[in-house]
Amino acid sequence: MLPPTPSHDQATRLLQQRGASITPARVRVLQLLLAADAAMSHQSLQQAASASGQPFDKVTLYRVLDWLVAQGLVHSVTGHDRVRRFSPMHAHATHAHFECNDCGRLFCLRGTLPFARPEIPKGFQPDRLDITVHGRCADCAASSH
Amino acid sequence: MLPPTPSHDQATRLLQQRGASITPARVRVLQLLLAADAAMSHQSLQQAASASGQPFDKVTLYRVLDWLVAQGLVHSVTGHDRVRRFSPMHAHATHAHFECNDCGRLFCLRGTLPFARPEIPKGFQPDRLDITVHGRCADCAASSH
DNA sequence: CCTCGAATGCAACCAGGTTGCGTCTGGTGG
DNA sequence: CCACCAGACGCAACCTGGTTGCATTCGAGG
Repeated sequence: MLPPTPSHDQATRLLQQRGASITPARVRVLQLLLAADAAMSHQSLQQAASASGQPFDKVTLYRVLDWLVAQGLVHSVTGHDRVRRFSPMHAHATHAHFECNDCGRLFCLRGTLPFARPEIPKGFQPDRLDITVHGRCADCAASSH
Repeated sequence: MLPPTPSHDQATRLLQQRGASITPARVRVLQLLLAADAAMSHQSLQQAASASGQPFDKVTLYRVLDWLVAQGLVHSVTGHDRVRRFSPMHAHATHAHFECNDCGRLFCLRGTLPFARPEIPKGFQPDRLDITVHGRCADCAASSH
């Protein structure tokens, strides 16, 4: 069991603000996401959890993630490998992602962008803009040659 | 069997330019994609094919699509529903997509955007920029109320 | 301490996509 | 025009990320 750490407290606080049930699964998932430096897949979350001695049930994990997304605490992005990856929602308007062609990992890029909205056909209701840079991450670029 | 139509000719011509084997499956898939007004999923291609009386084998279809992507004739985008959708690659530098939150359909938006690249961390090698607008397409917006 | 709706865990299930392998065929050299 | 063969095709089995149904447990308000 993870002792009260800053990230544990932060996770708990975020959940309390929502007035939602504080369950161990929610706290742990949020904690892991807050501590990660890149978006985490379902699989990597399961591994991280079982590495620390208490595995999640996979269904619980899916449901916690769905719930966190619905609460707006976390957002999910589906990469080209068809795997969903999750990262905490930081309150910034539009932010870009970097998706690695080799390992598939997904990073959030800081820095707001001038968003010249593309022309939208009549009748379409735009809602949100996603910008993704594809390429190779530092690790993969370094390891290949 | 589809008679020689403009789209059939266009498809054949594109394949010939590549110096690749002209097989019926390739011609038909490319033809369907060229005729479509939105990106097509594997499923919708299969349906379109069997509606016209000669269904594709699903594996063949996957392989044809992979091949077309590898040839640079077609590009694929994975939506939030984890389904890949394919559309012919028109030779324009950067182009944006519109993904419908409701029906999941994906449209190509015309109009190039002058875009300031977001800051990329050290060591990362950017390659391509994807811009996707999320929202509701005209059909879904109209049908809901 | 009790109660109840919400959260959890298990097992079975589903869909998109992939692999292995034997058969067929487009296109080329003879 | 024919024979040949790499590459394309078709079938079946398989893999993986994700979902559903249902019985059990738990958090938190009374």
